[in-house]
Amino acid sequence: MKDPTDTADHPGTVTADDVAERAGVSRWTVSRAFKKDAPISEKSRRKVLAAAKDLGYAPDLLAASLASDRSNLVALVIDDFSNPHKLVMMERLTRILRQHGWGTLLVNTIDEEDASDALLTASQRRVDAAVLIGSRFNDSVLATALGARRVRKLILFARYSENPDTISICCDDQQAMTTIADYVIKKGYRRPHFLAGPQTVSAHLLRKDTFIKRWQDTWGSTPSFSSVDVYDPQLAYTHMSDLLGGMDRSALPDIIVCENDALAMGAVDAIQHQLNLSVPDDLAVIGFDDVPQAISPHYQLTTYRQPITAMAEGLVDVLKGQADTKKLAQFSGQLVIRKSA
Amino acid sequence: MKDPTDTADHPGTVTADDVAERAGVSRWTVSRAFKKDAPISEKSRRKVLAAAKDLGYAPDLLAASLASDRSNLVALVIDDFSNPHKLVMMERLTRILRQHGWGTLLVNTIDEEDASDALLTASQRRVDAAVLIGSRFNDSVLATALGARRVRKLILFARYSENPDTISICCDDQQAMTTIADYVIKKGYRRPHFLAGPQTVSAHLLRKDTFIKRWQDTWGSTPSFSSVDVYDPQLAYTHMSDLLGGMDRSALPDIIVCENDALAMGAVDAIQHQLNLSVPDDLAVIGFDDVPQAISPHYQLTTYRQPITAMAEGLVDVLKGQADTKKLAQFSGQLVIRKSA
DNA sequence: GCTCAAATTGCACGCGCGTGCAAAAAAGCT
DNA sequence: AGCTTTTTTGCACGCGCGTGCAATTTGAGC
Repeated sequence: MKDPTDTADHPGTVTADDVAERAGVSRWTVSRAFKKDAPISEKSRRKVLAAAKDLGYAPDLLAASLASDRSNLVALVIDDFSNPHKLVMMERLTRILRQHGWGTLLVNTIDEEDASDALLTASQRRVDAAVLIGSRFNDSVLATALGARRVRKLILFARYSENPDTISICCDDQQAMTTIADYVIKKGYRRPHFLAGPQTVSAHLLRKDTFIKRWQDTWGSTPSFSSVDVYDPQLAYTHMSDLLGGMDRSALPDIIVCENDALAMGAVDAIQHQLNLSVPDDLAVIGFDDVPQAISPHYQLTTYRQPITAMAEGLVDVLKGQADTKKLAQFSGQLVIRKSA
Repeated sequence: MKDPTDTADHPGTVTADDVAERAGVSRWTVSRAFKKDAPISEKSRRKVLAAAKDLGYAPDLLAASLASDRSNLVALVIDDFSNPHKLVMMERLTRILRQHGWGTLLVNTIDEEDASDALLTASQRRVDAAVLIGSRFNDSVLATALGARRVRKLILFARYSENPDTISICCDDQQAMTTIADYVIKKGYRRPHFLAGPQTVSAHLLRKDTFIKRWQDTWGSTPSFSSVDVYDPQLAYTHMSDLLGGMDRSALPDIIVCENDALAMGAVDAIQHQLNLSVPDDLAVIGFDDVPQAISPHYQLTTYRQPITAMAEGLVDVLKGQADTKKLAQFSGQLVIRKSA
C-alpha cells in the first residue's frame, strides 16, 4: 500500500494511519487516543500510545485545525515594544495560554493601516481570537476588524473599550486611579502634574480624567497635565526635561502622576539628571504597572500592580467560552508603595 | 448548489470556489491570482481580485499550509523574559519576518524539559523553523529536538552553537569581545572583574574566555570572574552587592566587564546604591547588547551593539534557503561608547 | 447462558487549497 | 490562412485529521 522504505527509515511524516496499522486499530481510534475525554478503552489507548511512541508520531495540528475549525491559536498584537511592561504581559500570556493548549502568534504592528493588515493575516490563519495589547489600536481599527468579520474574537487586554463587539479584560481603571489619587492626597501633595500617553484612544483618557476629577472634587483646583505620543521612557525623559526645565523652580509641581511606569521612569530620569533634583524629596513620581525596573534602586517607583496572571486566566476562560463577562473589566490590583512617592 | 442564504449575507466562510464562480473562472485560477509570479493573465487576475474583494475573500493559510507543506510560520522560543534585550529582538524579528511573509509563534519556555515539549508542539504546527533566542537551551535540548526530526530547521539567534545540524546567526563573539577587551586595556583599567551569566551552555563561555585570554596575553595576569544563573538585572544587583560589599575597598576591581547589559545594569545599580561609589570614576562598567535602557542617564552604558536588523534579514535568507552559511555567524557590531567606561 | 444497555470502535465525508500535468487559448511567424 | 510556440486555464488527487452516526463489542443483571 505504501512505499516500504516509508515504514522503515523514513519517518518524514508519520500519520495517524501508520500508527493505526501498527497498533492494529482504526485511524479514528488513534485520534481518540490523543484526545482528552474521548470514548476509548484504556487498553487501546495504551496500545495506540505505545505505537505512536515507537513511530515518533504526534498529531498534526494544522490538519486538526482545518478539520475542526479550531486552531487553538491566539494572535497577540502589539505596537509599542518600547514599553517594558509589554515584556511582562507577553511572558505571562504566552505561558498561561500554552498551559491551556493555546499557541500564541506574536504580531508586531507599525501603524493603524498595518494593524488592519496584521489582523487580516492573523484571521487567515484562523486564530481563535486576537488579543490586542498595544497602545494605538483605535476604534477605527477595531471597527475594520470587526466589520469584515475578520477575526472571531477581539479582545483588548489591559485596556477598556466601549465597543460592544469587543471583550475587555482589564483592571477597573477608575478604581485604580482613585486609589492612586487618594494616596497622593493623603500624602499631602498639593501641586500634581499628570503625565499622560497618547491621547488618541478614549480609553487612555480614563486614568487622566479620573485623577483630575478626583482632585477637583477634593481641592477644587485642576492639576496641570501634558502628554507624549508613545509610552517610551526616552520620550518621556526629553518631554519632562523640556517641560520642567522651562519652569521657574518655585512653580514646579510636587508630584508627577504618570499614566504608567514607562513614562514614570523617564520622568524620574529627567528630575534627577536634568534638573538635579531628588525623588521624592524635591519632586515625587508615581507610576502604573509595576514593571520589573520599578524596583531598581534608581527608581524605587511607587506604582500600581495589575493582576496580570488572573487576567490571563480570564482570557483563557473567554477562549473556552466560559467567562463571566461582567467581571472581565473589573479586576483590581494593588498600590505598591516604594520610595518615589 | 449552495444554500442561497450563503451567498447573500452569510460570509461565514467564503472559499476560493465562491470567488471562482463569481469571477467566472475556475478555482485554480483564483489561487493563481493570489500567488505572486503565477502564470495568469492580468485580465483574469483583475477579475478574480475584484470578485474576492466583493465577497471579502482571503485565502485560508491553514489549508494552504496543509496542502503545500509550508506553513510560513516560525517558532520563536524564549526562556528569559527578564532580559530586556529580548524585547528588542522580538520587535525586530517579528517585524522583519512579517515583512517577508512569515508569522511568528512566540513560545515561552520554563526549563529544559519544557523546551523539548514546546519544540514538539511547535513542530506539530509545522513551523518552517524554530528560532531559539533563550539562554538555557543546552545541547541536550538541541539533540532531542533534532533527533526526533521534530523541527525542520533549528536556528540559534544571537548565539553560537557547534552543533552542525543547527544554524547559528550571531555576531563573531570572539571579535566583539576582543574589541571590548582592547578598549578596556586602552583606557588603562588594570583590575577587571568579569561578570558572566549561566555557565551551562558552552557558547556562553566564549565571551568570558575570550576576554580572559586577551587579558592574559596582554598583562599576564588573570582577571577575577563570577557568574549568576539568570540574565536578570535584579539577580546581578544582589550578586554584585554581596560580592563587592564583602571586599576590602582597596581590593575592589576598577571595571566590571559584563556578559551583557542585563547584568551590567544590575552591576551599576549595586555600585551606585549599595557601595555608594560612582560610575565610572570609582568603578567602571561595560556591557553588551545596547538595550534601550543603556542610554538612560542612570546607566550611560558603554556597550556593544549587535546588528539585529541585518541578523534578522539573515534569518529570512535562511528561511528562503538562500543564505550564505559561512557568514551567518560572523556578523560584526560596534562598540558604543558612553560614560560608564 | 441470555438479554439489554452502555461502552467502544469503524467509517463516509468534508475542511480549503496546492501540485503537476494536460488541454485550450492566444500570440508569433511565414 | 496555416503552422508552431508560448501563455493561460482546468482538473484529479492528495494534504492529515474531526464529526456524527451506525455497527460492534463489552459487561451487568438474573
